Amino acid sequence: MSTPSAPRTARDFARIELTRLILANARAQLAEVGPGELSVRQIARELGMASSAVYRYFPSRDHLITALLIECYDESGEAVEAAERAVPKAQLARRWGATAHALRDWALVNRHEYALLYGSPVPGYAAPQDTIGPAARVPAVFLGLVADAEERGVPLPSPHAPVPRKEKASLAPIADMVGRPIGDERLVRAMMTWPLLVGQISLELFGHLYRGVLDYDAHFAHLVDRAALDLGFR
Amino acid sequence: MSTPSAPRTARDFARIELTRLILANARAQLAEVGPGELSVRQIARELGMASSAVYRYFPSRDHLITALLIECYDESGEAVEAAERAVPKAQLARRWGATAHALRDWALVNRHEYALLYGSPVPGYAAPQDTIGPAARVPAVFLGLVADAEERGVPLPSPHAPVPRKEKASLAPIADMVGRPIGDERLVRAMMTWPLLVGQISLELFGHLYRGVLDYDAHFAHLVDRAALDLGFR
DNA sequence: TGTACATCAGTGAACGCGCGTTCACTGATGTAC
DNA sequence: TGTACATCAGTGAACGCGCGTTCACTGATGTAC
Repeated sequence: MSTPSAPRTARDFARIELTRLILANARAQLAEVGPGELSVRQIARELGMASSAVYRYFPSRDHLITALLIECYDESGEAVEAAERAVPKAQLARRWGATAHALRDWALVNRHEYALLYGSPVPGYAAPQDTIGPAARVPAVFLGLVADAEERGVPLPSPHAPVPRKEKASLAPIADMVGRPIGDERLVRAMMTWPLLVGQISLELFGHLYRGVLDYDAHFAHLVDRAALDLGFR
Repeated sequence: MSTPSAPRTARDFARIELTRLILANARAQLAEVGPGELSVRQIARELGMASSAVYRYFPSRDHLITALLIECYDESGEAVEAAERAVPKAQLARRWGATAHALRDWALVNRHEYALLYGSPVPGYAAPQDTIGPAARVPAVFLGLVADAEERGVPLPSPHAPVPRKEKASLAPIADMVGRPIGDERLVRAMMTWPLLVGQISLELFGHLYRGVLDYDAHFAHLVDRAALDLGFR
C-alpha cells in the first residue's frame, strides 16, 4: 500500500523492516504510557540505536504519531468489521451487538490506543488529512447496519421525531457516506449510537463510572441491547 | 469551606489570596495549553515569583491539578444547575434541554477544562477521592430530572426493555444516589443520556465530526430533542 | 508597650532528569559504465 | 566482472529547551511574656 515500490535491494528490505520495527516499538510503548508521553528517544533506546537514526524513517515525532493513529484506527476498524462479518446478515440485532462489543473489547485491551483515538488530542499535535479515511471505518460499519435495516424495511419504534431542515442539511456528508437511501430519522438514530458507544467506553476507561456502576460488562451489554431496540433491530 | 479557619492575620489573608492567585493562574494557563502541559514553573513565572515559592501553597503539581479538577467540576456543575433552575419545574423537556446545552456551552468555552474532566487522564496523575463529590454534580442533575419524571408518572415510550437482574444490581449505587423511587427502565434511560452527552461533546471537541457533521449546534440540539422523546419528556 | 523568640514566605541556586531535532562524519550498500 | 562514484543508514556529540522538586538561607510577620 504505502510501500514506495516492490523491495528489490537489501536496503529496501531493511528500510521496510526497520520502519515496521520502529512503529511496533512505539506501539509497544503505548502499553505502558499515554500517547502524549511517547518518546522518540525511548524507542531508539529500546531498539538499541541512536535516537537520530529514527529520523531516517520518520521525519518527526508527529509523523510517527500519525502512523500510529492510522494503525490504530485500522486495527480497531478491522476488529469491528470482523466481528460484524461473523454474524449472518439478516440478524441485525446480533450484528449490532457484535460490533459494539468488538469496539469496547478492543478499547479494553488497548487502553492508551483508545485514548489516542478518542481521548483528548495529543498536545502539540495536529492530525493531518491522512487519518480521516481510517478513522471512518468504525462509524462506517454502524452506518452500514442501519442502511441494511432501511433496505429490509425494518420499522423504527415510535415516537418519531421530525428532523428539522437544518439538521438534515447538516448530516448531508454522512448521508453521502452511507451511499444508499436512508430515512432521516434512521440516520439520526445511527448518529446517536456513535456518541453513546464512545461516551460509554470513555466514561468507563477514564474512571467516571468508578463506584457508580458496579458491573461494567453487564451495564455495557444492557446499554447495547437497549440501543438495539431504539434502532428497530429487535 | 476548605478555609482552615477565619483569616485573622495579614499572613492568613495573603495565604488565601495567593492560593487563589496561583489557582487562577493555573486555570488561565488552561486557556492556552492542555492539562498535561500545565507547568508549575510557568505559573510562578507569570506571577513573578520563584517556582519554589509555589510549593508553600501546593505541595506538588498533583495537588494543583486536583484543585483544578474540583474547581472545574464545580464550575460546570454550577452552570448546569443554574440552567436547570431557570426553567419551571413542570417543563421537563425544557429543563432537560437547558441542562444539556449548558454542559455543552460550558465545554465549548472551556475546552481544555472539559478535556481535563472528560478526556484522557493526565499522564502520571491519579485523582484522589476528593474529586468524586464535585464530579457527581452534573450527572446528579440529570438523575434528578428523571426522578421528577417518575414522581409525576410521566410514561416512558415503548418498546420497553426488561432490565436484567445483573444490570439492576450493577446500578444500585446510582439508584441510591437518586434517593427517590425510580423504575429500572427509567434509570437505564438516564444512564444512556450521560454517555450520549459526553460522547457527543467529546466527538465534537476532539475533532471527530469534522467534515462529517456540518452544523454542530443544530446537530447537538436535535440529538437533545431526540433524547427528550426517549426520556418521555414530551 | 516593648522585647525575645518562633513561625512562616519567598529566594536563588542546584539536582537530576528528559526531550526533539540537527549536523558533520564514517562506512556500508547500490548503480552505471 | 570490476571499478568509480553516488546514495544512504547509522553514529555520537551537541543545541537549546523545559520540567518538578529540594534545600539552605534571609527577612518579614506573629505571638507570648
